[in-house]
Amino acid sequence: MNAIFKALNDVTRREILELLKEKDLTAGDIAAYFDISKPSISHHLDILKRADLIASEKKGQFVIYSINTTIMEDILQWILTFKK
Amino acid sequence: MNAIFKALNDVTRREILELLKEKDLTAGDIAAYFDISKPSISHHLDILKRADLIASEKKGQFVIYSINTTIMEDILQWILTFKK
DNA sequence: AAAGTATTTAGATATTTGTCTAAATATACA
DNA sequence: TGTATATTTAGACAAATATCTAAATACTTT
Repeated sequence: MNAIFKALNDVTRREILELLKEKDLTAGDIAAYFDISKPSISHHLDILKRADLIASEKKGQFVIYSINTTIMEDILQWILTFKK
Repeated sequence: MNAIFKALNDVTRREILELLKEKDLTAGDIAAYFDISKPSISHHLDILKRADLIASEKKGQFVIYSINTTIMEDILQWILTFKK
């Protein structure tokens, strides 16, 4: 739970998730959406990946990132324990 | 959304929510649950309050805190945009 | 094999954050 | 009114974090 909330506690990372919600993207595609250096985006992707919120697959010289919605289920369950 | 995720990005604050889920508590009651100073707990309560995740009411010399589950609905909706 | 493109790793730095102690404020009570 | 109790505010500090540039790694193409 800690890694998930940590990963979600950043606007850029949440926006990356919004992008990946639409379709899979390469690291470069994602970086292009932001006014932030590629290494920084790479770092954000790493944090999202450690939280299992996204997955990556190497395709030639590209790395394609995709969202992992099954983890969202965990947060959903946590939230639901509060909704009476 | 920023304030909410920020507030949730801390184990102590999440545990405070779990406590308040059961019943309303004074600041002192909450502080007693943790091995953390009262000023620190007070600061955590402030962050939770700014995120509207909890509410407080002064009762004599005590301050009683209660959970505000309606805000959980916001997170729930955000999460649901990713499901499926 | 060399050069170009895509991505990550390493190291540095400024900002944010969680924690503490000491002090201030507010209320209760004797 | 003075003392005790409850809570917050102020200020300090170490650890975590987001960012950057430079360099390394991996793959493609000529």
